[in-house]
Amino acid sequence: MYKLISTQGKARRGEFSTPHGTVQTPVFMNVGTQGAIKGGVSAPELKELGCQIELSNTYHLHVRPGDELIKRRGGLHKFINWDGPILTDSGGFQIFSLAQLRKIKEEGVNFNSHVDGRKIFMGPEESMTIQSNLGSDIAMAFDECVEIPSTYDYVDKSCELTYRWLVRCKDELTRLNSLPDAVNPGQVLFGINQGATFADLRVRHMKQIAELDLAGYAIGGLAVGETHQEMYDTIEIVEEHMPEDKPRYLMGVGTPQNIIEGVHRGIDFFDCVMPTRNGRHGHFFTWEGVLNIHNNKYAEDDGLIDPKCGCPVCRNYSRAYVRHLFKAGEVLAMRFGAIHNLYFYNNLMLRIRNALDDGKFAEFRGEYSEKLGSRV
RNA sequence: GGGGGAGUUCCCGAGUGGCCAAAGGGGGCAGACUGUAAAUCUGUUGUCUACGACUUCGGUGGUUCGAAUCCACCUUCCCCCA
Repeated sequence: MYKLISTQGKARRGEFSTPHGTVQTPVFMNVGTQGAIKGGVSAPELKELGCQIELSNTYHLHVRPGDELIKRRGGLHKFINWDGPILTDSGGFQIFSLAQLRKIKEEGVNFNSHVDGRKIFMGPEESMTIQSNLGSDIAMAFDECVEIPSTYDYVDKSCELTYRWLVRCKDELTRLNSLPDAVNPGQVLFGINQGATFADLRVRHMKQIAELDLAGYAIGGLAVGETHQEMYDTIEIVEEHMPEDKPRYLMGVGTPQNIIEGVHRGIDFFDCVMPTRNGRHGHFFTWEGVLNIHNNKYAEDDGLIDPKCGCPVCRNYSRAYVRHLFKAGEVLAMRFGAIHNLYFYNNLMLRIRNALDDGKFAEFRGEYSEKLGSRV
């Protein structure tokens, strides 16, 4: 499934095949939590923005409209009109982000729905059932994404629980996808490493889950409040123990700089809400750094958001106009923000892959890692 | 012509003797956002030589230790009656 094409230092150029096509890595997965990119970008439009693989969320689609409803419509691909690969996140992140609305037990987690407050139980089996019903190409293990900082003792026990859950996930998904009515029998499971910033727990957990011989491995629980250095250190520590022949996915990360640094440390998959969320809020990622289009200095700026960008926004509209759209609260403003930033992220990954193919990733990193994090 | 009501900081609008440089919105300016409860949230928005000082509440003059708040006149606007 995963094919390593070349390496440069720790950085890896590869490809990952799924029932809905092959993904060139390193890759950024475009986040459509509820089966839609926030900001108003349709699935077919994603292709024009260079998107190879989309991400959706188990918990959110279970709450609304319901995974069985989606299964009855032929699965998520058909439902959202996207024929490329889809990865579904397991609901593990919601254990973290909906902390006020849940209670964790050995069997699983009780949530109060953020929509109407009703009780929802989700454990490894439920998460796998939902993801199987959705028919995504990559299902993520149901894990506990722990808060940073947490005590060593808490993280220790949490890692053990996440491991026990992972074993249950693997068994259940194997069973479900062998059933005759499985939406996507070729669906695979990625395990998730946890351990906060405790090196020994990270390593112990990674070694445990590596033995389960899953299709891919993710590093979870990062970019939740620790410093960038702690995040990079943790990646380096875990990466040592990740199977070379399996893709590595750094969950929820991150800024363009984080991504370049992640690739440098051996990561293949990324996803993040940042391009869409920040885009909706008027923050545009450009090849010169981050630009806040709200700023007064762009009021009469006839230039393009990013002259070096080939996206539909940068090919056609001035900064002055885009700023006006944001000031006026037009829906088009958010759409432009999402379109530009997703194009930027996908283009960033393309350029990273090209640099790897040309053996020039180190130069690319040297030129852009700092720069992309600066302010225009 | 008669009667009534109102003029507050960029705008709307609260405030009716000291706790008022003046609530709350809006707008402006700036910031945050990392497996999306986020078209959200936060800060700031009279001036200055800035833990203090100064100038503001239509205008002028007064009452008072003290006024955006009370009084007089002026002025502008709105409503009703003729």
